[in-house]
Amino acid sequence: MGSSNPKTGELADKYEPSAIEGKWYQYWLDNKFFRSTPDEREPYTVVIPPPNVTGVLHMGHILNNTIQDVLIRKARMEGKNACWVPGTDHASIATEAKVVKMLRAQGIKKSDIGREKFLEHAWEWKEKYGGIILKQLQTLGASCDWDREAFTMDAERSEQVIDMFIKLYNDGHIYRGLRMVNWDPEGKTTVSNEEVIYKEVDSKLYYINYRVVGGGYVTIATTRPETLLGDTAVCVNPEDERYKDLIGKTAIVPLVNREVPIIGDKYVDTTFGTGCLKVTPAHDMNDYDLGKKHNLEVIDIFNEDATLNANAQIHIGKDRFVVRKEIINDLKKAGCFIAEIPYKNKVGTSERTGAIIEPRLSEQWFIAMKKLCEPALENVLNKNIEFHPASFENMYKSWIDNIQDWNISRQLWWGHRIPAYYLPTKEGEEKQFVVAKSLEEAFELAKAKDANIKIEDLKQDEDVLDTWASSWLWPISVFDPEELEYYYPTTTLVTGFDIIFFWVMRMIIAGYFLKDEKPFKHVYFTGMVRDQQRRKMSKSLGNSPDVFKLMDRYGTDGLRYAILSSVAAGNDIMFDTPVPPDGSTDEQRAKFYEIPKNLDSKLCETGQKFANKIWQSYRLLSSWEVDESLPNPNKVALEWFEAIFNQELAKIERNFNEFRISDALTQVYSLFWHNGYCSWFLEMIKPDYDQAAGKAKPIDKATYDFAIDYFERLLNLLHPFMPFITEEFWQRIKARDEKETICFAPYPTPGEQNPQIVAEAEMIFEVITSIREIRTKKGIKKHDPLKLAVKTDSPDSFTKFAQILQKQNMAAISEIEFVEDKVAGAASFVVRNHECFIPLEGKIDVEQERKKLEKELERQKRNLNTSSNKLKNDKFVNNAKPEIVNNERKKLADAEAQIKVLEESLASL
RNA sequence: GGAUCCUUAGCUCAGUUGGUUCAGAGCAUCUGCCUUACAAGCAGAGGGUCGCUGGUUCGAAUCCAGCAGGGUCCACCA
Repeated sequence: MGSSNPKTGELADKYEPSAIEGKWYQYWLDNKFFRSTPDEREPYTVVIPPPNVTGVLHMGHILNNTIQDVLIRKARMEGKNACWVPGTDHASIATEAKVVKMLRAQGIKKSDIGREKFLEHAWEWKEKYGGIILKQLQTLGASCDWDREAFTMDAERSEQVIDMFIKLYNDGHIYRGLRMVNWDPEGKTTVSNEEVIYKEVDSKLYYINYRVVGGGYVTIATTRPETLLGDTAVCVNPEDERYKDLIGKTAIVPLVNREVPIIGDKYVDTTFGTGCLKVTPAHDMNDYDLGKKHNLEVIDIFNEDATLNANAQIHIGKDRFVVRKEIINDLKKAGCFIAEIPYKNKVGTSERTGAIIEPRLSEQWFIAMKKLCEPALENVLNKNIEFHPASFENMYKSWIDNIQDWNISRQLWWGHRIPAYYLPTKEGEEKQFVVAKSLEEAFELAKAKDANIKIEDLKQDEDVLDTWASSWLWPISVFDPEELEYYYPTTTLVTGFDIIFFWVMRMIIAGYFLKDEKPFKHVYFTGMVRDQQRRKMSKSLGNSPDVFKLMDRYGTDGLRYAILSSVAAGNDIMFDTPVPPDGSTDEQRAKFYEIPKNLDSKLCETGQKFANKIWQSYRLLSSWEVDESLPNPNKVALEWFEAIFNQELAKIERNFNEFRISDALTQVYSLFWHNGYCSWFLEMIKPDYDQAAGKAKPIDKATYDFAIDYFERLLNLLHPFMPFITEEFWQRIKARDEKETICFAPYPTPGEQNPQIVAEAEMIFEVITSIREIRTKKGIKKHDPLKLAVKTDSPDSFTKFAQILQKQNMAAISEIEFVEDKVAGAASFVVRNHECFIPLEGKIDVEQERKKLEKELERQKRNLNTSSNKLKNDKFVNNAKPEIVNNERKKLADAEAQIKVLEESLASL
């Protein structure tokens, strides 16, 4: 089974991502390289944060999933059993809203077709659009185990969700109760506190007179005059001198003439409004609490669509905002209206429908959270679960400290139906119910309560569970019970910090409740992708770039490079995106994105150029002709590159361990290109051009093998970040078997460190740069041979690298001479303690040379000053660590030596 | 109101236990090169009092306090 390597023969002049990306992904898929089953290896498990089943890939997903892919690919190469589980979330309220909208477009009303028919349509929709996003993840290169694709509402998951509910209920963590909840009058469902978005609006504060029984008036202030129809008290602060005598009296609610008590409670802020508060326990959270405390009557005046019901007595059937206007007129007529003043306040709106939330008393299901949270908090604070960055622990703690019971019932159909079955009840009796997995089991339980009951008398609760009450099981529910033992707890969760409370915390709770074990060891929080105006990217703003256009233009590897090189854990990413003008049609938008001009853009381009650079360096390697009879003239270059590779690799590894992924990538990039392989190493070993033969001279075998070997190691190092191009060249660089892949190539591990050669090379590179600078300044051609004279105590470092200094593409030094004295009429520079001269026979600009030397002299004098001051300070010498003091002595000596050298040079000019 | 993070080059940001290679990177800018892998490139250059004010320390971009400005989360708002 599986296809063989789709190797390509011809090597194009330039890098064309589209020519390689698709074919390699198909090859990986065909051979099931991402398949994971339990074995004796250590597992590295990641579960995807399941995107909404009807979602479409956007920048946020790219960020999130690319990071997961990097972690999982690296683990796979390290020989771990890497398992990345993909899947989607049914997203109860969002999906139902979409289906309702679609049906409405067809002229179908949800209420007309009923639950079963509606769900048929919903599943149909899911089959059609669900999973598009997973296909899109494949174009990103995501190395998920696609045989494990899961959906929060498929059979296995659903069963576990229901089992969890029953277990929580039987353990006493779930209760049903009449509570003040957030009611969305448009969706006609409750929403959780987290789904309420507060928006600042311009509203008005109305002052209204209530008549006090026994004489006088009390003036209250309210932003919601329509709710006075449900008032059952007036409240003042008992310490308020103005009103405290009123406590115990009664007042008359205008228009409905209800006599209500005047109560005292410190809750009332004496400085706000008039210091008198009307109390409507049915329609305000705080009033509800006051009502409970003072045993007030609760009068609910709203229907489920926020029109007034019969309890309101007047304006029955009208909408709350219509009534607000009319009530004000009524009050004016009745002479109770005092004033209205402009006022800014925040109004809760539904995250999904945008409707203004109405606090409403209703029967709902709740999970008691306090107790369940205990292990969830403890195991984060004690680092049993590690947050990256750790600063999110604070936010997490404050969430848990302020946690309230979780309203888990939703008045929707798309979701997991609550497994509660009601027994028939007479009017006025409290409802009786049983909680069970099936109607049959419910019947058995119900018989205990009522021996005469018939199975058809049982009615299942109409509501479904909050989506998060299924996704909190995700790290558990995606595995079969026996596999769970192997894969759980998972290794790393990568997710946005915006759902730390919605999801992360709840998974931790569920993990400890069900398994008595954490769901994951590490949590890597990503920031939000924002546009240049720092706005979160969102569909409604239309400021998210078309990710497929980006992949087309820059290559998937290029886009991955861009996104990865700008992620620091938890930090937001600004992605410079051009935004089409407001009010653009979809067509105009599409056009706008057709040619992304400026899409951060620069970073994608850098990634694309990097890929091309790799391409070009392979072209160079592959053009070389090997002559096995040649000796190896590049021993120093090889020794150096091995050293720098090991040194940088150790740094990269450190960064990975701390989840500093962008730093790791930047280092790989730099090692491959500007500070390592391409810019220095390849230039050092590149054979000269043979004019007579019209081609490059042959290369010795040792050098060639080394170059190929380290090219391969670099590809391995880069593969987790840029999987496609690295596979392409990994396949080309050596003969591979049919089913081989870089996906399982060994991830490089740091070898022995050799700081000596690294330091020496650095010195030589400085010399080369200085010589190049002299060439640039004097207008001397690159290949014109120059002599180098050096006054130094350690000529070895120079002779060691002589061959490199001589190379035309390095410094083109024809001859190195070691001298005792200054060389007159030469351009000079100093590197460390080595004084270098380039004789230029009359090409010297004395004035320019003097300026340069003076500038350097000044700098060294400053250094001398700093060091000598430090060393004169006894406190420094006595207190600082010995190596710091020694180093300071060395710096002082260096500065002194250099000053001497520079002064002599100046004198000799 | 509570919490929390941030302020470093023109822009976007690193800077890990206070000390060496600490004042960095990329982009942008400037100069010179179409040199047989690569102009999607090569070789060079300039650019910052690390928000401000104090403090701790032998020593501060780094620790502490205050101030100014910005972000984010939470709560309240009758």
